[in-house]
Amino acid sequence: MSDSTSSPRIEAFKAPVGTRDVLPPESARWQQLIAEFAAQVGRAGYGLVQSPMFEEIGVFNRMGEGTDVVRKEMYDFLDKGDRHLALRPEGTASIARAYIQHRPSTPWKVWYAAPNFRYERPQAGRFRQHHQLGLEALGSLDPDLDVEVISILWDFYASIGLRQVELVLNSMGTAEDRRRYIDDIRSWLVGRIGDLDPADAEKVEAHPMRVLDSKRPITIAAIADAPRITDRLSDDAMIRFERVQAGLVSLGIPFRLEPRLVRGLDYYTHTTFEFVSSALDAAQSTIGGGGRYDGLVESLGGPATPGIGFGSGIERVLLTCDAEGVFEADEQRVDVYVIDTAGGDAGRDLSVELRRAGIAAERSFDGRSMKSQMKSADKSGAALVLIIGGDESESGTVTIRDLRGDTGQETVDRVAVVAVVATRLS
RNA sequence: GUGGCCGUAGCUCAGCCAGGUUAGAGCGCCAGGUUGUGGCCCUGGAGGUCGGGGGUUCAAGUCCCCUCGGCCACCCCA
Repeated sequence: MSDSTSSPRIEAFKAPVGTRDVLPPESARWQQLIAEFAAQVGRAGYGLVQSPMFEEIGVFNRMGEGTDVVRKEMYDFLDKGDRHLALRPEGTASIARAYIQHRPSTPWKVWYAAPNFRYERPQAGRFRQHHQLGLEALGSLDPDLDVEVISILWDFYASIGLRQVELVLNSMGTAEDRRRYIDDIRSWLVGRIGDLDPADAEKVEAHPMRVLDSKRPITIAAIADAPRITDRLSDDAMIRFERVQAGLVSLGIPFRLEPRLVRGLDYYTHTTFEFVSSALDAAQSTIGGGGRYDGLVESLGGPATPGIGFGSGIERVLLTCDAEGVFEADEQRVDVYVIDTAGGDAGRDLSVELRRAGIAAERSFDGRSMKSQMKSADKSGAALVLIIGGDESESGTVTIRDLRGDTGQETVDRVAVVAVVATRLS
């Protein structure tokens, strides 16, 4: 505004829309959350899988040609070799592809903590890059595996302190049951299309099941006595669904049957479930969900292989933790803080020696004053501060000061410091 | 993709409605408070493209338009 001679303004870069940086101290919660999850699934025999963040787009198309995730939310692109690739929008398809490629022995039980990408408008609890903790078990039809998978997620939420979480359960039946039901519900809806909210009426032809979990009051009223999939299950599917429920009851895991639970991915069969938080007043209250996908592996060109798994959004879980006031991050703190006002040689070397001995040690840089370094020491959370001033430097000693108690100070020989500190910390 | 609200120091915000000297506060950061000692307190300091661009005006952080971004909702999902 002042003149036109100033150099051109460079707009500072920002993280892309819908993405964000997770920085300390928030990142410490992420570490803890993932570590807790890893520990729990590890106990149940699940191993970590690291798969690519992008795949050939066909891997993901099997989620359902009609789903929004495939139709309009995929980050797809052509690479320099004209391959049509897509950033992974969800975890299961990648795992299924890896299973087909490597043919591990079954049951193949794996977990992941990885980013997913969907091109959506961000809002509370929704990002273009979000992260999921997930788990998949391939190669077994046993409904007790469904119970295992659901119980793991239930116990995980409990272990991090969440209490206001509800498990919602449904069965889609076999692929055949599902197909038949889709036809049934479509013709039922077509007969009442005028009673539906117009926005839902549009879905009847292509995706009749989506109408079932509509949030629009008009539609909800209109479909109150629509046929339920759980009334249409084949005997086999019904027996399995009952076995799943019995298992959950036996383990003391409460759940609510919701015949209208329709998950957004087309590959689900039999057991489907969601974990919903009542502590979240945001529009996105589902913190985790999953189900069986007995036809997915085959549809990706693999051998007929059943599978079940879940994904749970790290951001949403943490949001829920905030809402419930649980799972606070431990503050990162060191054991000792090294202060050197005598040139820095001793401070430089001692801090490394301490770390080599397994002691967490921090220090200042840039030759700050004693007072400044003491302030930093206090903020670091260190229990002890090791001071090397002029006196200590000359006499080859280090002064150890207790910052948290009233032990006072002691001055010890430089060569003995690490051992003395180790003892005092234990 | 549609709609609502909002963009002023690192953070949280005041100032805008009724345009007018060098744009403020708190917190944070840095440095001091007699030269070797933290937390509390006091003093001082650094730090601002008032999101960006254009327009109206003698004059724009304040008014208008566009644009980008953020938040929230729809849609959909973790």
